Amino acid sequence: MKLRKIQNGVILEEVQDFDAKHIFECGQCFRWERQQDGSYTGIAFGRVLNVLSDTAAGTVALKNTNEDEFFKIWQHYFDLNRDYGAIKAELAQDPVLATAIQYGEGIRILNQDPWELLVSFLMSINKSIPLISQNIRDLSRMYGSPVYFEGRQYDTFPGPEALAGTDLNEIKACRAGFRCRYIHEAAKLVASGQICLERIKAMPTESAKEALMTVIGVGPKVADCILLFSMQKYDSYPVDVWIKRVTEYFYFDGSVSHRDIRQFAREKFGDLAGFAQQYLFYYARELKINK
DNA sequence: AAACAGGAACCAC
DNA sequence: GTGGTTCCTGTT
Repeated sequence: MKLRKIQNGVILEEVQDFDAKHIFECGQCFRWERQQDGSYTGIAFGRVLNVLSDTAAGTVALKNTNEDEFFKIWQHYFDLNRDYGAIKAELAQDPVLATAIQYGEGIRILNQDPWELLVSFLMSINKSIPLISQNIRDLSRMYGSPVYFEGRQYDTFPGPEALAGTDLNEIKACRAGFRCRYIHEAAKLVASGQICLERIKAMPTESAKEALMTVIGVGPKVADCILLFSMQKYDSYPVDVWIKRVTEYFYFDGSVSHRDIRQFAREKFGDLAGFAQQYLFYYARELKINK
């Protein structure tokens, strides 16, 4: 990979395995919006960024940033030091994954902020992606700080103190219903230090998962998402309705329990289960697999 | 306009 | 430990 500076941004050249659409639409994040020109604008770690990838040319243009910030934040955020070619080659030994990878070949697993993901996936319970995005936008507008880019206001994700210090009934204005209580409780746990997400991140997958599930509202699926998308636990395999359907469709003859699906993934994909999950999720949604 | 979409808690058994 | 019901908001 090469980096070239431009006015208010950088251009990455000779980039492998990077497609903004695949990255931002494989279910791992909620704060990136597609623009007219096919680029995506979003906010992470307090910064607004615009991303335009050209897979044929092997370039990625990052706007509203600079070289320093790229090396400090975005290089790790986009997981640019990982060889996705090797991961795909390994997974493609399985014929189903080989096809799924053709659909989402430019997927990368983002390194997101654990606190933001804890709240985002509490927000996601029993809800579909557009609604989750809307609720997170509202919550950030209410409790985050404004950042402006190209005449538009974006809002940073609120810290635990901001949410812990407010009244539960106020949080309910973001229309997240019963999830507001979970979010408020989580904020109090993290703000008070009773839960330390960095310490959980340092644990092995299984104990980290148990620790996360002590938080009210965090079940197996939400925990797996936090582990995979913000704690680099790539052996996690979050099972939502899409993953349940696609796994049953290709690997089982009919309906099986969540427990059996997770066990299957562990045995079949091992340490790469999380990557497999992302390719399969994207594939399932492209195919619109139902029931 | 009734049906449906989407995970976890909670309570039986 | 499994199965059924409820929670809440929005879309089709």
